[in-house]
Amino acid sequence: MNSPDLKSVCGCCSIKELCIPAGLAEEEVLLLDQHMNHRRTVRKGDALFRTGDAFRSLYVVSAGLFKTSMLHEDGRTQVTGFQMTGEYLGLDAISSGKHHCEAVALEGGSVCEIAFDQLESLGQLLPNLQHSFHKSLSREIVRDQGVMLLLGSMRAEERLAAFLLNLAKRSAHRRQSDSELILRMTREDIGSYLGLKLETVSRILSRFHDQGLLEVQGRHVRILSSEGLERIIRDH
Amino acid sequence: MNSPDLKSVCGCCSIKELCIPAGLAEEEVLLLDQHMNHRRTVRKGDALFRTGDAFRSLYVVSAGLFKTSMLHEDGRTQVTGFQMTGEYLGLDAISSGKHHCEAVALEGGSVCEIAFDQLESLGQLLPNLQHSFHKSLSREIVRDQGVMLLLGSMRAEERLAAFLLNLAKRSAHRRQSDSELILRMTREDIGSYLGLKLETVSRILSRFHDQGLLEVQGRHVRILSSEGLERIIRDH
DNA sequence: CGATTGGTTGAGCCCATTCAACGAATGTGG
DNA sequence: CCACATTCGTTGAATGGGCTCAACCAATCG
Repeated sequence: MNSPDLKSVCGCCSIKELCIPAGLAEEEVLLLDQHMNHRRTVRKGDALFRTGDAFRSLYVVSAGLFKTSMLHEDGRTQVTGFQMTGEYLGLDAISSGKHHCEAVALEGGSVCEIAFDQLESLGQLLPNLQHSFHKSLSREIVRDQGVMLLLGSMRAEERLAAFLLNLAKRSAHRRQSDSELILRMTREDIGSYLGLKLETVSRILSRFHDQGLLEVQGRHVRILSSEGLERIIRDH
Repeated sequence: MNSPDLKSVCGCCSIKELCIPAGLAEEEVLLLDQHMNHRRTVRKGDALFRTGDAFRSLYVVSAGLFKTSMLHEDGRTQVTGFQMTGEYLGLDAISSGKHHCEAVALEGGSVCEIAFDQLESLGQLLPNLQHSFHKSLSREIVRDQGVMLLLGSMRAEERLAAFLLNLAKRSAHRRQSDSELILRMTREDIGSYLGLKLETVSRILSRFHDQGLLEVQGRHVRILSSEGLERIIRDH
């Protein structure tokens, strides 16, 4: 499970402040470490789990970008999120013991895995870990409800503006540029996430480009005016 | 906090199988009991908490029906859920220590309150409680993602059909009729939750009535053909 | 009683979709 | 290496579903 030659993998991890170890004491991280399966690499297109799979483990993205999609009985499918480094995958599966969505890598990367029963046992020993896990679950609820607001009350332009600003903010938080974005997902993925058709996504990106808000070249997007994007959201 | 004259309130509660005590041993329920503030009554229109309030406690509906709404900075507002007996209120606030939505009673009722720090401490003592709490959080995530699917990929008729079937299912689970519904919320609340305008909600209820799927008289709705409603969802 | 709130229905409009054509990039097998 | 298929993205024209605006009714309340 753990690499015996390394005292602590999590303790040396470059994203530890974004990830489960955030806020834990050094000796707590050491203990956590022993229960983690570290940095399993995934290639673009790989599925970490699929809808209906039995739930055993949670994953945290350590590198790369993932998307999660729900499949409804009747063929309908909806992208429910794009996960960057430090974000959990599989939280929805705790409720019923099976996964309600599938998680697919949008680029090569890696994940850290922890068996959920072990995480719960560790939580009994480490109140800090328990609390930060609760915050992560709650943060996912807030995020999902934010998307509900977006889907329920915003028009297409506003949705896309909010999406781009959100990506930029999360990139910046990970010490990447907050204006230079590389959309690793297709227009269809974006549309599915935002409740729009891919043509609409494409059209609105072009419109933003024409308005001088963005530079768009395929999947390379540079935000020229985040104020302009924010104004679109504010002005309904 | 607790009523000293009662050995166990939760243990005698009529909805204990729907609520926090579900799956706990008798002595665990006794311990839980001592940390709960039981059955605070609320009147129609009362707010349990409002957006921005400091987070101290979680609530569980013990009687009545609540709605939660998010308020966006720019006046936009969105109903994020309707909570029936046994369902938590306030889970979104764990993430940041303040409430991201407001919870308002749609009819007279009552809630049980538990200070969150005490719930976490109890969780350290009672792994069963810890686990069932995790399942509740995860269930809320699944629910929210289900609404994302609804808002992102269903048309107005399908949304309303899904909404009515969901209400009916949850009512039946609480030993109420699964065909006789009383909509305690306004058409505007329903519309906000489903990403529709109130006129659209009204029109579609009338359409369902004309099609013989429902009997509609104001807020009293009788489902005449749940198969018909399911077919609407299935036939896109 | 008038005022207010909640609900229904109609007419016209607009935003996003549908349908379609086309171009660019990538990959594959001969 | 090229021919070809496939995937992804862009853009145009026409359509339609839900919205906007508006009028009206019913129930409730001070």
